[in-house]
Amino acid sequence: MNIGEAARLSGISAKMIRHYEGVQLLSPAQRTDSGYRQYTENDVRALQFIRRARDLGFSIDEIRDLLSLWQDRNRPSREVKALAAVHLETLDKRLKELHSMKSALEHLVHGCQGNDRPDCPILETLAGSGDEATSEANAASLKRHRRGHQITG
Amino acid sequence: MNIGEAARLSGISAKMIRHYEGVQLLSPAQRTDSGYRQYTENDVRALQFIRRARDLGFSIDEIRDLLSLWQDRNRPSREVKALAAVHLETLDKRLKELHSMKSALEHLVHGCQGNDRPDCPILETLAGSGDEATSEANAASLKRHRRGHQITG
DNA sequence: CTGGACCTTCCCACCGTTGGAAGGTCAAGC
DNA sequence: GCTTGACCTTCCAACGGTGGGAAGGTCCAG
Repeated sequence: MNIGEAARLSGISAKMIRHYEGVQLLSPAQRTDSGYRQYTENDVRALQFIRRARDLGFSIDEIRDLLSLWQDRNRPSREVKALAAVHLETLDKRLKELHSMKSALEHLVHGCQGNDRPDCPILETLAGSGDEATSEANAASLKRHRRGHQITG
Repeated sequence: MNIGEAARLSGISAKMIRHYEGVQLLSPAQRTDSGYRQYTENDVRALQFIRRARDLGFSIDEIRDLLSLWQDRNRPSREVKALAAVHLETLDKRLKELHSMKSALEHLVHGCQGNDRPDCPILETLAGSGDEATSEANAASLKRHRRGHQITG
């Protein structure tokens, strides 16, 4: 089948399938004489595997590892579990960061009257009148800076 | 003061201060004859405002709006609150997505023996033996695809 | 006048995904 | 046959936010 059908069946866009091939997450697909990529049902299964792993938030690199464990019939499940556990901790960290942002902001929003007048604890806090934001959000900030970068989209 | 000191005082790297100027989040800094950027205490206050807003997860665009509300002495706090409330919902969505990923993965990890043998419910689920991942993570996936992109780092 | 700390601009990388341009291929209908 | 439209190809650029580094200029203390 062509890439379009593989995309439909796997839930991964054709763009991304090509990209995954480019970053060697997938081995290069077979080609027709005219250069069209050809996929088998097995290929589609691998693509679905990738999609499900991405749905769980695994990075491309992690998925590479998961795929090779999957292919290895003699893997010890210990290794899979370890990989997943590491990712779980990553998710947990992000979750905590987001949570502290959320509660800090929730607190601010709650304290703001939201009327015609200009006085607003949200702006006041951002402007630093008083103690540096909230201790919770600051902790998240530190983590963020240590990690390099951050949540998008 | 030079950009380095402004960076130290504000907690924003010199790199990012230049970047923020580039994307017009900040008005261009004064320059010395030799071209060095010069910052006042007021500039530093704006930088700190930005840092705190980023700590709460606001995007650059949102911060642009927050800054102009901050500068506007006649703003109705209603507008600030509305902006913050929108961001709060964004945080909440992300939080829910992460949470569903986490619980799905937690479930899988919990079900994996983590021993020398190859059988592993984590891989089995990713491979699609049974029902499509978990309904929770699927919901997250759908949202993600709708949104465009996703959590990094 | 030398050295080192600082500054400047510029371009490149990361991550995952999307968009578009410019062109080739394939199958159906006339 | 030829046209049309859906599909495919490659390549390049963008998003968000941040960091890294090169190549060069400046400033001050010793």
